[in-house]
Amino acid sequence: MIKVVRAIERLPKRERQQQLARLIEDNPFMTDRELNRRLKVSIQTIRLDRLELGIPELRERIKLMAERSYDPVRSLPMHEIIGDIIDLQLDKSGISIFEIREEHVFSRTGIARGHHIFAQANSLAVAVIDDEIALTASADLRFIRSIKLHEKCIAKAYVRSGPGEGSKAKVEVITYVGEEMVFQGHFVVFRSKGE
Amino acid sequence: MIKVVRAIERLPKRERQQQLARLIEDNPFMTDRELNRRLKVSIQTIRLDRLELGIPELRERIKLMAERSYDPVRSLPMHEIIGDIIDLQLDKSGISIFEIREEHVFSRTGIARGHHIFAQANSLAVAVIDDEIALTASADLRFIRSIKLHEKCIAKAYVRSGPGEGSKAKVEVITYVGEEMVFQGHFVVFRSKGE
DNA sequence: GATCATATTATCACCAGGTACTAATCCAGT
DNA sequence: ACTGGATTAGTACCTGGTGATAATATGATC
Repeated sequence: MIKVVRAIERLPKRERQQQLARLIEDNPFMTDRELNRRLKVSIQTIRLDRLELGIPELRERIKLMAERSYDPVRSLPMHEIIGDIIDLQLDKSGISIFEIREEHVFSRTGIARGHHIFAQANSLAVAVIDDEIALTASADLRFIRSIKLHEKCIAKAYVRSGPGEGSKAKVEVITYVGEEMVFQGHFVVFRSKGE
Repeated sequence: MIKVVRAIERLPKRERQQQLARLIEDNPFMTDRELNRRLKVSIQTIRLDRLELGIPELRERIKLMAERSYDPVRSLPMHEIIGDIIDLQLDKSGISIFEIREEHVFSRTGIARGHHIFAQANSLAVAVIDDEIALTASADLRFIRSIKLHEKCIAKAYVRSGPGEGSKAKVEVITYVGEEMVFQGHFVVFRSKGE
């Protein structure tokens, strides 16, 4: 039950802790010593602040980063289909939704990396083919405009050639953000019927 | 001169150092303590070995990983590049290696999903462009043959148009498994010149 | 002004995971 | 028997902390 006295004009502690959090946020490699010089408080105060804010020490921070970037599974969450398929009419059409999150963008610009957009479209193009095995044979892509953090990509796939037409299917995928077309891809997908 | 005798019980130095390097390679988070127990030599020997092999201490290794995944300065944010870039001549060419693992294949067939192959090529195509921001504008892909579990994909990128030619660069990426060409992509990459 | 709570600073002991250096020991080959 | 590389041992020291305890500062409240 810690009560904060509100009569004070400047709340050095709160404010300082915010600054501290921000400093560490955008340079996680700062030692407490650097932070204490930066914020003009003793190193002990820095440590108390970290404790209160639940910010681990330098080495732990670094280790966490390293582990995240190392993690062989997380490196691209592409095990399965990228995006949530919300409609699928085999050999006809399909729709999937994929929201751009932090891990999909260039951190400096907030623009989605092309391969995630491709991955959604490719996953859908393969999924829409009603066959035992479906593999992308070739593709022709146009990234119409850059896609940014938190945008929801809606990919629509249309099969342009039926199942009777041999071992190849043509699938067109168009990805929208809202009304806007942001990506277009023409896929040729190999299919190997039954056995 | 010195004759090579191979009647020794313990592993020769050379071999142990290879093992050491391999152990650290595939688990960089190992302390010297763990390594000495693993290799059955004293911790001092481990340290001498690391010294000779030029392998930094645990904390340095971790820090390097974190920095690589963080790096706010460089024009290529490596932290989600697919494949290991082993050679890079900006605006000219680049080579990356990517090994197909369990998580990259269709589990039923052991064949790599197309978007991983694309991701490697796309990452390389973007990385090879020496610019503040580089984004894929369009691409034309051919998946020449299916790529299977554990195959090592070597992608080679060649920039086909120089930096003086406006805001678009053409990059050709060819991916090989051994001598065999397995994928080819023509990328058009937008570049937004720094200044 | 005296008192109380909170905030801040100061010390001290300790820890992991090392480096750097010196010295001892093993072990084989000539 | 002596030599030299490889190995092991031991010590001092380093960074960047944790954890506990105590002293001091700064107000707010009675």
